[in-house]
Amino acid sequence: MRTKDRLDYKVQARLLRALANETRLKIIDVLSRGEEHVGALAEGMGAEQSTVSKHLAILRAIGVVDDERRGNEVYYRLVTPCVVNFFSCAIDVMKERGI
Amino acid sequence: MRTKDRLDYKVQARLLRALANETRLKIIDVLSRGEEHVGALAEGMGAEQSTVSKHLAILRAIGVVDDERRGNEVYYRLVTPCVVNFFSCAIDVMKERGI
DNA sequence: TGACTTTATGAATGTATGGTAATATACTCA
DNA sequence: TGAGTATATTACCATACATTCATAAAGTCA
Repeated sequence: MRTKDRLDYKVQARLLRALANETRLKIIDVLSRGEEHVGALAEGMGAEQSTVSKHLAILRAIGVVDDERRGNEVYYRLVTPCVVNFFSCAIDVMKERGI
Repeated sequence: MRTKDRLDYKVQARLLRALANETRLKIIDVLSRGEEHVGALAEGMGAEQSTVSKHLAILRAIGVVDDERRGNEVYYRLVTPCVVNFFSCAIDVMKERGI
């Protein structure tokens, strides 16, 4: 691995922390099937609107999702499907581990 | 993705949380180059022995590392190099994002 | 403009996490 | 066995996080 490819552990940990939450993983899973707005996300997963909004802010802050307002609603989408591959990889790790 | 491949978000979040720490990422990086014992890890990264020992316990609990005592020392190693691939994937995500 | 809808934010609270010092445990060797 | 070494565990503190309620902000539409 080239030096340029070596990431600052602090940055890497920050991204992982942003992903390391059950609710945010659900959000990512839903968004992997297409963009959605906050209210629909909240209702779909049985969570408070404010809770979902805050989690979305966290995902947006690290660049995993972006948002677009359309009228009253704000739609969120995954910036890159690569995040999904990321989790497929995680799943492989865990299957191998029998978790 | 088959249903069997869909992971419980709680479990997935637990694994991610276990990885989402600067010190633990450093440990994984060192161990990706070969097994090491606690004292050497602690010294190598300028951390307290008790701190490193605790982080190793966390990594062991989720099955990312295992350990083997040899005399007074306890050697730790990555259970699977797949963890390293996991991070390569994360790095790709982040490079794409410009993080 | 005012009533309404949707999302974001702030305060408060409980819980989890990370780090350290001190101590306990496990082992070696004489 | 006892002294010495390496690691694990405990208790503690400070900080970060997740959630909720209440409210602010942004937009629509009559």
